[in-house]
Amino acid sequence: MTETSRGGGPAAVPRVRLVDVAREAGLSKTTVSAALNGTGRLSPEVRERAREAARRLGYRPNATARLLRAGHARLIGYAVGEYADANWAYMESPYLAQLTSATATAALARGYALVLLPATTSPNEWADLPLDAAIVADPVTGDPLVEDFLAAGIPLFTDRSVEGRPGAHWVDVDADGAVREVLDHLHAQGARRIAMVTPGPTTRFNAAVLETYERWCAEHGAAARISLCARPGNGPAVEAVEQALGGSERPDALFVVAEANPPLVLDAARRHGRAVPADLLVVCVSEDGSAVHADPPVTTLSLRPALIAEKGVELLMAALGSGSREPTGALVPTKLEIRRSSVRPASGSAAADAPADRPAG
Amino acid sequence: MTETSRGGGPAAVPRVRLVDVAREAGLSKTTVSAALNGTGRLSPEVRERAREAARRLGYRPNATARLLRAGHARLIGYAVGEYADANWAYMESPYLAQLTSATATAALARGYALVLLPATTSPNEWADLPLDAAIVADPVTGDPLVEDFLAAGIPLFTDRSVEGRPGAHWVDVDADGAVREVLDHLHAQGARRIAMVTPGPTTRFNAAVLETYERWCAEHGAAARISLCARPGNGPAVEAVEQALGGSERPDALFVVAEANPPLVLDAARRHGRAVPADLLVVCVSEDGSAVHADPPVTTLSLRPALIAEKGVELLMAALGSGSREPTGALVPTKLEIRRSSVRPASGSAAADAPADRPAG
DNA sequence: TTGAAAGCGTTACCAA
DNA sequence: TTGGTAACGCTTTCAA
Repeated sequence: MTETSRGGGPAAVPRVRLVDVAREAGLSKTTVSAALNGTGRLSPEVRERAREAARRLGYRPNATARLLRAGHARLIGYAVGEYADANWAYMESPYLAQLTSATATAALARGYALVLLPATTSPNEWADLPLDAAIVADPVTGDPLVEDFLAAGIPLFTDRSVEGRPGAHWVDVDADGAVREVLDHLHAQGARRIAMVTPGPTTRFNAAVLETYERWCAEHGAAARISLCARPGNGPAVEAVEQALGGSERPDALFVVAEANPPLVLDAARRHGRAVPADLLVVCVSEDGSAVHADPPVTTLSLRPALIAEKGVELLMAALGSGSREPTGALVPTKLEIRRSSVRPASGSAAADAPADRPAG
Repeated sequence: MTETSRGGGPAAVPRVRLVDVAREAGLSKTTVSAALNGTGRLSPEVRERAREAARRLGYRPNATARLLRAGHARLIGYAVGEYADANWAYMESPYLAQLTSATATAALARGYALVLLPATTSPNEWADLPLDAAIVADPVTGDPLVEDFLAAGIPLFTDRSVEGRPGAHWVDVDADGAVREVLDHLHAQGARRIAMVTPGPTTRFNAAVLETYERWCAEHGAAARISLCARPGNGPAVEAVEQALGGSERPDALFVVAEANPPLVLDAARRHGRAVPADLLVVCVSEDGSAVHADPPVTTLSLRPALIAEKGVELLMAALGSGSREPTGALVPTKLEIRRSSVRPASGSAAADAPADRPAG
């Protein structure tokens, strides 16, 4: 082992340490540290001398050593529970992709960086990471990762399933209100046979949606028409849409909760000879930007991932700041973006917004 | 300041340290450390005693302290250069989303975790992070982040633009070969007026694609028909597609390099009264899964993000392992997935390839 | 104004 | 088999 490889570390060049700079500058560690950090009361010339030496040697402080002193790493573990089997498949979901970016943005804005963790991480895998907190997006029921973080006493932000547990912070969407808004909207547009395409109760949100849908149907004396798509992805979603359209009693509106590319949903309708919105109304739960550019533009229910992320990080920061393990939580609203796909055109002529007062025959 | 808040840290409960466990177990730090790590030669009973004490106290080792000893954090900074202005917009791009997940997977498989960095990070923002290496996906020309990492001597994986620089490792796509494969395929299918929709030379890849396209056109005595879409996103891409289709001399094939949702491209063609593939062939550079489910399925050129990630991480690991700053690099192939949208149906036999405009059953 | 020394919590070496 | 002691590289008292 030569001089170029010391400490068994991977650095080919032995790294320049604070002492090296001090020696070079003819000063002490303390003085150089103060000079570089802009702390302490140093004469300008000494400060400059220290800086110059550091520059000359290409000194970069050892981040780990600083963290050890500081007592925190400003690092937050980030994992997505859903699709735990297909570890990173969630990046394909516009919702999860946006939630991830928004979370990263919100955390960064407060000086924290996100560490990407696979959903299947076991405690000893992240135990070596200096995490100040953790985030589990869309946890599955009884999510092991959630339990691990909670057990480890690491402040956690996830969904409402952790409500009330010490160190846990949740943000959830008002699924009930959202579903009612969608169904009421479709009903107002004349829909009487609203079918739902859903992955089933995979997440809290999906479970709540399903429940509210069934309740709403009961309240309105309508039959619940549910098409399940067992697996995530556009393929299964499109199949489920086709199944919903293919039934003997044709639905006059589709509420697609399973994440599907909106233009593909329209394609499926077209293949079944259904004109959207003339004889089929469509609403998708989606953050997919292509909804706007689809033909016709597709009405979407946005879960507002940016809002969720912002609120959650805020709660986490408050807890981190106070050191309190008091659980907190918040419910955030969704946003229904009404576009042409769910607005029944006035029969005969133009006026797009007129609600039909009777079901289309 | 009370006992419950020591060291100025955010922990409400003073954390249990190794000494605390040692005291509780009536052993020394060393012994407890060995017991918990499974190292050294300890009597089973002592080992159990230490473990029991640790469990009782809820001891969790301090990750930062371990890292300081270990000399590395097994953390890799990850940023995307393109869309540097819209910091996390890249998550919306299937290519970048897949590249990101694949990179995370490849790194994790080797015990490294990814830290999400915004493209606009300045050195002093990541200087506090104990990064062993960095990855900049799709860097812009003269990317500041790339320069910063290189200057800091942090091993870097990015594209070929860094070729030959110490500590830099690149993986790039064979853009020239890929473009020729696409154009030759379209030509073989009878296309003679192939238009290209591109964001322009925003990245190395896009620049190379443009150059090869122009050269190929020259070689084949064809006019280069280029539609630029200045901004990323489906909206601008669709506009550029429409512009390409709207020209006086109608193209008979479209090579869409700008990332657009394939079904949306087909929609645009339909609006212009063009039947795909009967009188317009379409190939998209895309990782969007909806291409498979589009009607007709769309031929795509896959840049194989998973392969790029795997290869790049491999190079990075080799460098990290050897401690060498010797630059390395690799060119990886693309994959043309030929689907109906780019296969000219044999005239006369309509059955197989005619787009279904009526439901099947 | 500058510097020596004491930590931060862990692991590794070597002596007992 | 166990435990004292010395690092890891930095920041921060506190004394000179």
